[in-house]
Amino acid sequence: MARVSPETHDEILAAAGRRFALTGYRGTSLQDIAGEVGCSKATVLYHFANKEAILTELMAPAIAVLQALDERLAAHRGAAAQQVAAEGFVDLAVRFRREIALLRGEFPELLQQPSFAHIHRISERLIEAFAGGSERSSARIAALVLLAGISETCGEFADVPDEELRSALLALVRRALEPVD
Amino acid sequence: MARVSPETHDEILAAAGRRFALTGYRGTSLQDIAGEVGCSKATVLYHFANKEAILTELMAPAIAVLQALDERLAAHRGAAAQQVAAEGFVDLAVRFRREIALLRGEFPELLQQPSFAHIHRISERLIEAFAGGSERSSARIAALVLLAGISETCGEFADVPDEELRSALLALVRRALEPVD
DNA sequence: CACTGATCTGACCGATCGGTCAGGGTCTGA
DNA sequence: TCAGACCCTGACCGATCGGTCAGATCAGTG
Repeated sequence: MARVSPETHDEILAAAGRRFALTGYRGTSLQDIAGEVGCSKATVLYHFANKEAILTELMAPAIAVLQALDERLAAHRGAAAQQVAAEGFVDLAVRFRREIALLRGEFPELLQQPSFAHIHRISERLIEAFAGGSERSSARIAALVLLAGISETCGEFADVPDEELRSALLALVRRALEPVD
Repeated sequence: MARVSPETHDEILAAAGRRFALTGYRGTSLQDIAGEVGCSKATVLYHFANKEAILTELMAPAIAVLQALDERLAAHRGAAAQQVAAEGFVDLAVRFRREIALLRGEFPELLQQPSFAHIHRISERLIEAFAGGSERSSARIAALVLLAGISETCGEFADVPDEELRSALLALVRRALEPVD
């Protein structure tokens, strides 16, 4: 064999993205990925330190945007924060709906892992912003349902045009969130 | 040892419920359950045909209520169906939020399994009812986000009183769903 | 030519999984 | 007393997982 192609790294990444999207992170084995690329499992682990490193690299762009949103969010309060969070999160979900779909149902476990630890703090801030800073349980419930619902489903809408999905989600969020006092 | 207790069946079921709620269905091994009960893994498999049978028995009450809702739903259309679905699903989510939490992130795989196949059809009808029978993509998007969001999060609100959670979710759903033309 | 470093692989490892099985203890009723 | 039903277990199985490693192959370089 000996393919000697420096693009193998990217091929593996693309194949992993496809497989993860189909069967989830845990549901995809290194052998699956290797099979899709047409190389051996050992080759996959030659290009990536371990399985998690593949996921980390795949999610990097989305996480960068999420962190940028978090920083913008830190500068706002109340109704302003709610609006920034709504627009920012919907935009994120639409743009990276394929990447987010990879994680469907694996958020709880993955968020425990050290390399995703900071995501937990960011999601806390998102919830608070969605809730309009309110301590009322009904506000927090609405915030959590919307954030989780969008995260879990946005991958389903691969064939909906970006702009159509964005406006539908934004309209939904604006109807659904409790107005800030 | 030889505990010779006919209640072992129920002990296993309770222990499995606790473990599944903590670490999910796939994330819980038969050994984990056995360890929590204080018996051997072989004992677990003496009382249950296989791992899936434990889950099936655990979910039976919730599934029965879901099926009843589906039948009620079959008799309604448009706005009436939307209202029946909203009240019925919220009630289901609140009453069985512990059971639903067991499945967090495992809906996709589990729905593929034969013993849960009919759930897929039921969820289709729920989505259609939530969307008010509309074909507009924005209506279906809102329906899916709400259903998935509530399913994924209701387990988080174990310490919120039933009535408070019910009214919060119902208010959210009524705000969020598009009104039927 | 020899050497080097990058790429790739088959064979292998330990761990864990769900599940099977033969057999041993205990209780009950004839 | 004893057969048999019931309950339980340790030992074991095949499969699969993520990951390691020594070595084969190749391109470039001096």
